[in-house]
Amino acid sequence: MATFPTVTDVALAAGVSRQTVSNVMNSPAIVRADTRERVEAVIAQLGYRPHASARRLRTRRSSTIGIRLDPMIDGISGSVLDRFLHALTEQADRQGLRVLLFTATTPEDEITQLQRLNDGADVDGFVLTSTFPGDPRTKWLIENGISFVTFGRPWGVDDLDNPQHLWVDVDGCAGLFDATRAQQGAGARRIGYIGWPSSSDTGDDRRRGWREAMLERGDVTLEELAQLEVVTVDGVAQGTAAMQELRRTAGHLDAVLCASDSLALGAMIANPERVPVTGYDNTPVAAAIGLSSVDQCVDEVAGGVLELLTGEFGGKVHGAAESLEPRHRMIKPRLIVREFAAIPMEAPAPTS
Amino acid sequence: MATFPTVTDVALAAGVSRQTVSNVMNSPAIVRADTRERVEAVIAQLGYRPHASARRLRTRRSSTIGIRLDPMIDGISGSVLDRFLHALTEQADRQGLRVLLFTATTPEDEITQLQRLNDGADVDGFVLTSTFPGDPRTKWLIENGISFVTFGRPWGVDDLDNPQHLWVDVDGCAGLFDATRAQQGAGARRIGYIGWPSSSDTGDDRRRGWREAMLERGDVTLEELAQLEVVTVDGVAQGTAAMQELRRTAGHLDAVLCASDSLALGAMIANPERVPVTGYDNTPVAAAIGLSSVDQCVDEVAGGVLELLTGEFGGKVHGAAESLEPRHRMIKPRLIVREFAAIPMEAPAPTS
DNA sequence: GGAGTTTATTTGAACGATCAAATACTTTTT
DNA sequence: AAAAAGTATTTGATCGTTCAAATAAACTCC
Repeated sequence: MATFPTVTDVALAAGVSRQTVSNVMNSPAIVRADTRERVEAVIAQLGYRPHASARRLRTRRSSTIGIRLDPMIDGISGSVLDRFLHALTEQADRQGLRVLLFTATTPEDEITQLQRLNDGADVDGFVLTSTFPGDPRTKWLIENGISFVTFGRPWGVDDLDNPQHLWVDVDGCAGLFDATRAQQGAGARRIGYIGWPSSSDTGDDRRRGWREAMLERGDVTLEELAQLEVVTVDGVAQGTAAMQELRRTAGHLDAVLCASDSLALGAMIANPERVPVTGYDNTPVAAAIGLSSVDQCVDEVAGGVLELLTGEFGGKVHGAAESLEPRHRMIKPRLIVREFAAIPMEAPAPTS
Repeated sequence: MATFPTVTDVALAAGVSRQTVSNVMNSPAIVRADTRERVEAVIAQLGYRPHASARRLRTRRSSTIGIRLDPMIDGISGSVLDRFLHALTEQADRQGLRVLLFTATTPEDEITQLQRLNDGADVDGFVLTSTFPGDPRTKWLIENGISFVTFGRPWGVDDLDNPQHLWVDVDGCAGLFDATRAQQGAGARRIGYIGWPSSSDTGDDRRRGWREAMLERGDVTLEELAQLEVVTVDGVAQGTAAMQELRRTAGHLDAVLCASDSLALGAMIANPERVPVTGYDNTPVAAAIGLSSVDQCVDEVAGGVLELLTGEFGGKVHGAAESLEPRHRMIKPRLIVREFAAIPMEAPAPTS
């Protein structure tokens, strides 16, 4: 394997100095046009590529962001994080940033990893996913003055506009509000909701969207609303059970909304009347079986994360307290409407 | 943020030279025990971490492997690659290796990215996924003497034992053979197969497993076998259609095997007789709805990839032609048997 | 046209680690 | 006990880049 040309080689060949070559790459504006063109020609001709590690050593920045690859917690909806990861990698690349993965089993273990990557100057900052109330990771990162942005709002904080750290999140409330409105627009009045127990902040947020849209319209009373709701933990089987319960207790249903695609898939299985079911996350499964679903718009989330990480704040809140620039991005999800033509649920053959 | 200690700081504090500190980290064996302990204590006390980029600059190796994050081609089975990625990251970490992501839209684009990462000394080697016959990427990597291992055997090469490059793959043929045998063991004789068109090498491989197991047992004639097979492109709706066709043309069925979980999910939808359906990939969807499925054992694949990348060959075939060490790993997949209790497919209500 | 100002380019040093070669310290051998 | 051999540690140079300061070149202006 041939050895690679260095700045010095380029400089020699172009008849300029190392630094001029460096300037052509990093601040082209300060190099005279004809010099620049000459250098660029040589760069192209020699196939010169800057040595990333040398640059990092000198600039003391790695142009790399670290992100933990979550173990697949929930199977079906796990793909949301994967899509996010993909979007992040792609958009980071456009800005010359790299994405470095790591894994960890516990938050404490993760902090060890964060420290390792940070101390080794492997990364400039982190993206945190799956945050939770009282998350020790955010605390640690803030204390150590390390740049990071979370995908997930800081739960339990009153003033979202003045948070301890930068964040991007998806407005689940608005998503379910829209989903409810869409069904109402199609004539539905009694719209059921299969959601998560209220220990889940994310779940509460989504639930609120449904409730608000229902109450604003006034199609149902508060008591009726309570009957239209079933609470369960996530899962396909749970969705099926919840749907069965809903059909028993709620009476007639015009539509059903679910807090996840897993629940929605389960609900579809116990849905002989073909009541429109809407899921959440817009997973491949929803696409495959023709479920309407609320899409989290991971592209926009990824864009927001990078903006906050590389923008004015540089991934930190500290030291920019007086700025008017918002310190978060609340992404509005998008409802994907599908006809469930794809699921020609057949009748079982008569028992022999 | 406090500035990090360097080797020099540690050396000063421990009363030794830089190089001794370096030796303690990289070749502890050559340092006298008492000196080593003293240095180690100082390292721990100062919280010293080697600067990754500086080390890379000097050693000309990055301890990082690059892998392309595929766009989700097939939604449902996409999770296999994600699980592989997770396993790879985890196992790489144990060996002090990092995983760096990149994206690319076309093979040509990908080659550009490979070159960038290699030239910039960002990575020591690559893991290639989703290889295909005549893949220009493997050709380019071989020509440029770059270390890599593919997840996927080199299709179209006669002698798998003496390949152009290192590879790891899953024995789809064995997987379907086992799945067929399992059904036969449960008394099934007429076992249908929903597979992919024979333009797909992977598909042919899986299909062969089913055929061989069927023919070996001699439960069906060649003509019957042909009737028990339906060919279609991948997808849930396609699986449903294929199942319907199979039920029309094949007559009685004891079981159905599918080339993917997508097809299997589709098949389940048109399966009122509750014929046992087996999928492939063991995706979260299969787990959720209680489908038997062939698991690709991505952990073992990841282990094999790392072995080949860091082992004797160092990710290259060239220059080790006479070695007896095998240059590939063929992973035997594992059949996951499930009862499909989770899918209580209900009858539609009588039409009103 | 020369002093002053701006713009363009070059030079030496540094980032933090490891390599290769040199030196200091131990142990063995005769 | 001195020489030889082996082990442990140190020193100077280097990886490829960019920073900071110095120099050179090009304009401005009266």
